Amino acid sequence: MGYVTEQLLAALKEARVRKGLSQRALGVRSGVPQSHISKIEAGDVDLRMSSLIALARVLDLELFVAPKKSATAIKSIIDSSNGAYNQDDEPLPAAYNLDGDENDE
Amino acid sequence: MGYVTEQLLAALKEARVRKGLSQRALGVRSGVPQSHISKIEAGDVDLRMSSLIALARVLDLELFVAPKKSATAIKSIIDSSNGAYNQDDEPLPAAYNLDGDENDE
DNA sequence: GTAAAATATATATAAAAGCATATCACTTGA
DNA sequence: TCAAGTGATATGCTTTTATATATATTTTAC
Repeated sequence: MGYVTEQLLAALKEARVRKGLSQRALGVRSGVPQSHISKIEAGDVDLRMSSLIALARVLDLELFVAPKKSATAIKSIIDSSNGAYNQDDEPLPAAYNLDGDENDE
Repeated sequence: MGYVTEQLLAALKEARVRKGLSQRALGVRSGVPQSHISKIEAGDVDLRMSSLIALARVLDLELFVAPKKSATAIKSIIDSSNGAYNQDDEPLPAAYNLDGDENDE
């Protein structure tokens, strides 16, 4: 299923849980049916961009494509943003790098 | 088709062209058939994660999910990385933010 | 133990991915 | 100037699979 994808799914699920949303609640807000979210989180589906974007939006996540060379800088930003706990008291969403250094596909 | 997705597709295509790859060449290297790349770039397909990742890898792009709050910092990194021309003389890949500020889906 | 909430499974349908082939854009040579 | 050849992108059709709806199962709170 690929390392990259696994990281992504973990990020989505963690963000959902952090926000205290059930699959159903997330489903309602995002328009993605709960049953599908279940499959997505279980990793038995290769989800489409539109699904990913719909979920990310509700979870206050954004998607980026960036040159590999800027990867470490970006990671460090994400890490610091995720550091322990953040400025404004809201539960912080997870963020992970979806790198391809490992094997995928 | 959604602003987010359009940005992404533009980034993919620009990166391919910058690298001087034909759809076929990219197809061979990524494992995604040329016919499908054609459809993807034309925007008449809602591609799956695995396809996106396969293409991005060949194009020296990486995929990130990050909290919205770190978006501007990340964008600035990407921008500077893309500034005019880059350090090592290789043609620089494009990078875009896939933000959700606009409407999508 | 039961009700309610949350997640998972079954089945049907729509759409992406794959393969073959067609079309288009340029050359170049007769 | 136009036919043939070549490289590139697009289109048609089939297969595979994500997605949607409905329902079942599992988990949690009382």
